[in-house]
Amino acid sequence: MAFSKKEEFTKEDMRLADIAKALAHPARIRILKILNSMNSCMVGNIVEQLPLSQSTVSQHLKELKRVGLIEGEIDGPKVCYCINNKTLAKAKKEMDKLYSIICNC
Amino acid sequence: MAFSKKEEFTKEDMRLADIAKALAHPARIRILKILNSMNSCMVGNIVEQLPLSQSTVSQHLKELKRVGLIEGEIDGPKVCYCINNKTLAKAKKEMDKLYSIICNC
DNA sequence: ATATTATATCGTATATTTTCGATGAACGAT
DNA sequence: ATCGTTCATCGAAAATATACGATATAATAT
Repeated sequence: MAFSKKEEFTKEDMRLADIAKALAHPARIRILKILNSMNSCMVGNIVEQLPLSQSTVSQHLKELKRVGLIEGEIDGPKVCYCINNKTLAKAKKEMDKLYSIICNC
Repeated sequence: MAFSKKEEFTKEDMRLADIAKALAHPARIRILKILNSMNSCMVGNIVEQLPLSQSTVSQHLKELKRVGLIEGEIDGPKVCYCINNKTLAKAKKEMDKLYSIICNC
């Protein structure tokens, strides 16, 4: 965004927006679902299941890693990704709090 | 995104990503909080509370309206916005379902 | 040592988002 | 009828996101 004004908001609102941003692409939603459904979680396996190139998938993994929702562990020439349940649980809690603030239901 | 591939994902994943996208900016998080905290919800009141120009705020309102999280009602020369609790509750339910799928917690 | 495999990163093209000021449209008041 | 108020939209600029192929890196296998 042109001369981004994001720093003028609260840390809490920025964190919520950042978590939401990480989820704001169907490929990343799909990746999270795949990671939870499979025992194995090598990049190659993920790429196979997405209609995207390896480099693009790598970028989506990077974005999920950036906010801490997933972690990658190097395993020889491969990298094994998995969901960071702790961060994810925390993210869910933060989102729940938001909904409790904004939703009369 | 260059020649977007989003249509190659499921409707569910795209909807989840779309909801997340609407929340993926601190200004929009803030707007939802403001709308819930105030009885009055004219655009002017919202603009006052954000470090953004009127036209920029109008665009953020448009994005929230696009996914159905808020509604605007014309009231003379003013427009009164409010949260669409039905859509918001549905969005929360969809997000909860996602978390239940991807989170071991 | 070299080749193979797996993944990340770079460079680049295109699309989208964010922002603003200016303008337009709709309404109420004078 | 004109003026001020309120808000949406337009046009433009800059930033960010998405995507790909090519290349780099790192580990294993030969």
